Amino acid sequence: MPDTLSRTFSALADPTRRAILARLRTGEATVSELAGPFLGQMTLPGVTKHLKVLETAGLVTKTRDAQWRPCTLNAEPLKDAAAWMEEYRVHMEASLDRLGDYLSMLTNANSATAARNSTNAAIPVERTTTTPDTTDADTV
Amino acid sequence: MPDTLSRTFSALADPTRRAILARLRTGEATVSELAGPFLGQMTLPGVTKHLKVLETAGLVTKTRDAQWRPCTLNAEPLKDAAAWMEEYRVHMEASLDRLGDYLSMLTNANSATAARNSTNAAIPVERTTTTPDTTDADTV
DNA sequence: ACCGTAGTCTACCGATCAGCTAATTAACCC
DNA sequence: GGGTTAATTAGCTGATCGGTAGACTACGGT
Repeated sequence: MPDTLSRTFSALADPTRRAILARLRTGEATVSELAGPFLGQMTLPGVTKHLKVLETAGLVTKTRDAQWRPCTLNAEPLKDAAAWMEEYRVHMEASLDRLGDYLSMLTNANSATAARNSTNAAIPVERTTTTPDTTDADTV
Repeated sequence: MPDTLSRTFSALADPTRRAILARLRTGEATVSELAGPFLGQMTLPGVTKHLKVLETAGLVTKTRDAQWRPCTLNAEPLKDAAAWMEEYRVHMEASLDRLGDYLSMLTNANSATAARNSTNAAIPVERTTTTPDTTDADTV
């Protein structure tokens, strides 16, 4: 997985790891301190693994202090993730507006059906006209 | 994976799926229209699979129109993800401030070392005092 | 020098994931 | 009915993931 954004989202796609981040939000902590709340359900090497995932995602920085490995939160990668989401802000707000939703659904459905029907008719319009256009590669 | 937030993040942790969402941002599209840009690198069933992931994550809604399956974007689940991230906003802004970072790193390190040393000393303070506290279960 | 504590490393296991091919369903058109 | 297009399903791979147990490293205290 060479892609930073993918690594970030993937690291966040686990409740244990999110809990670890939440704990680090309250300040630095060692591995065993982080592991504490989970030791009933998980072993220490398990937590170490999760930490490594967070580390290679750049979300956690592990330093050393004698036999301890104090971990700190690094929210830097979250910025990219937040920036990505920002593009969908309009749609998030729209998804609350039920009436507007319904109306735009109707009009979209009609125009889309019309477009398809005309394509199926005599004129051999290439579908590619409707296809990739604004797909902005680096905000994907 | 019973957890909604995990499913959302996990669905976003793939560039192909993010590209599909980006395309849907510009309006409704059928499966083949969505598959178009990827057919050089991936087969149609592959795209169908990705769509199902997005669908079960609630990010895409598939309707039917004769033999076509028009898909629409549903940003609703992104709201929860955005809300989760919002908690880290402070840390994102802080991670830009290099000087403040360095200073707080120093002070945190010192106080943390002190705390550990005092724990290792005579008084058998239980670590649990420092542990789960504010870990707010449903914002994790 | 020895013991305890903190943490990591190395397999190993079962489950899930991403991708493919090939076959199948469902609808339309002639 | 027969052919075409749209899309899904089934079944198979190989890779990755989450987790474990057990051996190992590194450091501090006595």
